[in-house]
Amino acid sequence: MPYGELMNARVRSEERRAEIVRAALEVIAERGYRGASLAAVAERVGLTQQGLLHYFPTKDALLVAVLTERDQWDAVPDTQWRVDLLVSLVEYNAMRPGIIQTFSALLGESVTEGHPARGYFTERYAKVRENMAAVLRAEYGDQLPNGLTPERTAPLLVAVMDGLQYQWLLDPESVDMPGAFRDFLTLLGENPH
Amino acid sequence: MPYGELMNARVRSEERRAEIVRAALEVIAERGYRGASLAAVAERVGLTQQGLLHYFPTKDALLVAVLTERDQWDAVPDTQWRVDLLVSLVEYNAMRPGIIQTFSALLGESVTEGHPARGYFTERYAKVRENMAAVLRAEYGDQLPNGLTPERTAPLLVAVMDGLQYQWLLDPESVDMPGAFRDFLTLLGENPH
DNA sequence: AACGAAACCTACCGGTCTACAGGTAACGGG
DNA sequence: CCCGTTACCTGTAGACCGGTAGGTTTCGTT
Repeated sequence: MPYGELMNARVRSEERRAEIVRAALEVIAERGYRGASLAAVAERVGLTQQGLLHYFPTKDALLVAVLTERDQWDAVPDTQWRVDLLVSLVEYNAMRPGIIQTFSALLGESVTEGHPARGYFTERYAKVRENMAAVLRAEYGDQLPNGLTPERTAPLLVAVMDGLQYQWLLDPESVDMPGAFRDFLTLLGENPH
Repeated sequence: MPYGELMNARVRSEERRAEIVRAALEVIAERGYRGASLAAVAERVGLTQQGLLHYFPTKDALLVAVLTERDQWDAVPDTQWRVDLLVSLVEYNAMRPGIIQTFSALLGESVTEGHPARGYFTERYAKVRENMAAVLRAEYGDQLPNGLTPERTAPLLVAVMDGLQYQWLLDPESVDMPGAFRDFLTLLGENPH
């Protein structure tokens, strides 16, 4: 362990937390949030359930960490999103079923009453819709080739991405997620640029 | 109870089962399948948890009953689906959040490993995609105005319906589900009929 | 070398969950 | 009127759950 001695406690603690969050992502993908037990997450990082609670005092605290990690993940630094980057994103997602499964499961759960991720997803989708509207406006201007505005098209764009994910997760052989997404983009009309 | 005396045991049993399934739909909408306890469903129909198990011997059996009820529900008798009927369906759904919430929650859970509804949804989506392709073909012929085939458009249609449901459930005020769906249909091109 | 904090652990509590076992009361057909 | 079936009930097993209490070891700092 050449780096071990150089690490201070602070860094090691952060790494442990990141490890736990990663394990939590996996377990949530497999069993959902309600079905994910702290013990199962702990076991995956070689801890007891109580040892895990030392890092995250409650189950909800762990979920919060999972959600904020995701926020950092898909916040593309500086660069503005473009439509062709969305295609790349979908292609990238199609190679990482785990992450998609985690957040598809969480999204499904979040519509139930009192779910701890509900507020997160509500706010997130509001932001994402705004973001997508801006992307579309940058690409097409105030009016899409088919006559719709970016604001009215954005929810459709988001819906297609999410909906395709469910179909693809359930039956990857039958659904070409990136291909279908490109099909949707052609539906929006020819890029004027 | 004028009809009470005319009812035989068979009919009364069927009614009780239907009552239970209805209650299960509600509880699943509120807490998801994993979060829905037999006791909560039982209480809603005035039974003990063990009394409920008399009608459905396991929790999975109850889920199966819920899923088959849904199949009967959206099997439109005889009449072939048409695109304008889809709009009506979405409008109708927008007035019944409960049902949407139940099956959105179930869909989300179903992508997790070993979920008892996974097979159901996989098969269901295969059928629905076929169905939608047929609807599109009846409406537009072998090629949509934008050049896509019905088979390639069907997954998009399904994805939009599902994806919009999640956005709408999370924030009904911000998302006009039927309006957005109509927007999507205009994206498909003008109806040649 | 001493000390205080961080990083775990064991033990345990109260609750909830599905399911099984077995009992009883009502009921309807012969 | 009897008798088998249906429709429940109580009791309980067995398992997991999140969380608390409190201990002990490890380790960096002084």
